Amino acid sequence: MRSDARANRDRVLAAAEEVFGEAGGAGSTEEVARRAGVGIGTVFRHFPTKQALVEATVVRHLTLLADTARARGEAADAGAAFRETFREMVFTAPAKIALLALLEVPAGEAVAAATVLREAVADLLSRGQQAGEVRVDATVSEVYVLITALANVRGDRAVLERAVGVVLDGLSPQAS
Amino acid sequence: MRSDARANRDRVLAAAEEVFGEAGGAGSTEEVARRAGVGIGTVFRHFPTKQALVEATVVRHLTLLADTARARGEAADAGAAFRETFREMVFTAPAKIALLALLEVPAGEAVAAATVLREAVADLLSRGQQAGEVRVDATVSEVYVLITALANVRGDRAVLERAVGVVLDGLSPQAS
DNA sequence: TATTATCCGGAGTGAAGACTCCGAATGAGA
DNA sequence: TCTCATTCGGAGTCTTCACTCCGGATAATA
Repeated sequence: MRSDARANRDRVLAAAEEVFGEAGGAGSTEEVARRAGVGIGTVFRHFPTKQALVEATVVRHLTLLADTARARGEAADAGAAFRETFREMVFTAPAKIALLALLEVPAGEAVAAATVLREAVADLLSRGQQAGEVRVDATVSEVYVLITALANVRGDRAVLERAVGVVLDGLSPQAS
Repeated sequence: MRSDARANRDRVLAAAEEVFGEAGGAGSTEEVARRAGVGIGTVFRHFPTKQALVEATVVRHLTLLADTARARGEAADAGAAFRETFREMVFTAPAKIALLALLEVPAGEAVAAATVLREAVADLLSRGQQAGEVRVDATVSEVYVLITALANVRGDRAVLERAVGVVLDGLSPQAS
């Protein structure tokens, strides 16, 4: 792979993360090309389809999240680790496109990345439960639903913050 | 207004509720026309713009929700009234398009309808708080955010049900 | 029934956007 | 430096979709 090719690929991916993070699936490939400072042809050589481009972006982001989640799993305070990861997934802007992988027909790599992340969350959840910091009747399914639901909210950050607080309270052992 | 005109208008509106309820803003006007058993021209005569059609649908639905919410406000058990309304707003399928009114530039009538509903929810909330069934530090803002966030979740009904349960627990007085 | 204002249907228009194609440019090895 | 396989750029194609237009149909009224 030629050096300029690799550089362009990276710039396209970064631009895609920006565009889809802002506009969701409605973002156009032309806009991605413009922000990457690249022709449309270049975008489509690296990613033969818009779907493929979106997927690559999602995979990159999910992998990143899974890594930090796993790293936090080693931490001492299991409850804090769980809550921090929850917050990060909700607030990290490009996470908002994670749903695209679910709404559209998800392809192989995206599914794999999503599974890895989900397992990391499951691990944090059960550690939190064992530490007595998370209610024991909660399953990964609803935790995941709550995360993705909140991740798609646009609007006042402060309000979202309070909403997350309410949900985390609902996940505490006292709430059950 | 001629009788056939009124009948067609109603059928279009019903079809729109279906289509947008399923596909969101991505639903096409042609599909609406087809399901209404009507030509495209007819759709556009009654609603000069797709935006107008979406709005009319949203207004109709918001108004309906506001009515039931207000009716429930009279009920004896303030806590139950609040929770029921919360659930209804999350689960009623076409509610899922309520966000369209927020994402797009919302016009006069839609804003009015949304405001009415929001006030009805605010009323139920404060009654619930006075009855000691809802935590007093919760404001309408985050309650609304939680509702719309959950309303946009697609997928397993049972999981969503449990997620709603967690959130309602988080809104109980014990959780604060 | 006759008249007509109103309404209907759907082919047609224009814009937007995903994707293709190929001549020009360029990185890397001889 | 020279050569050429690789990559780039962006004009052009094709499809989709919102929206228009008007000849034909139809409800309401006398």
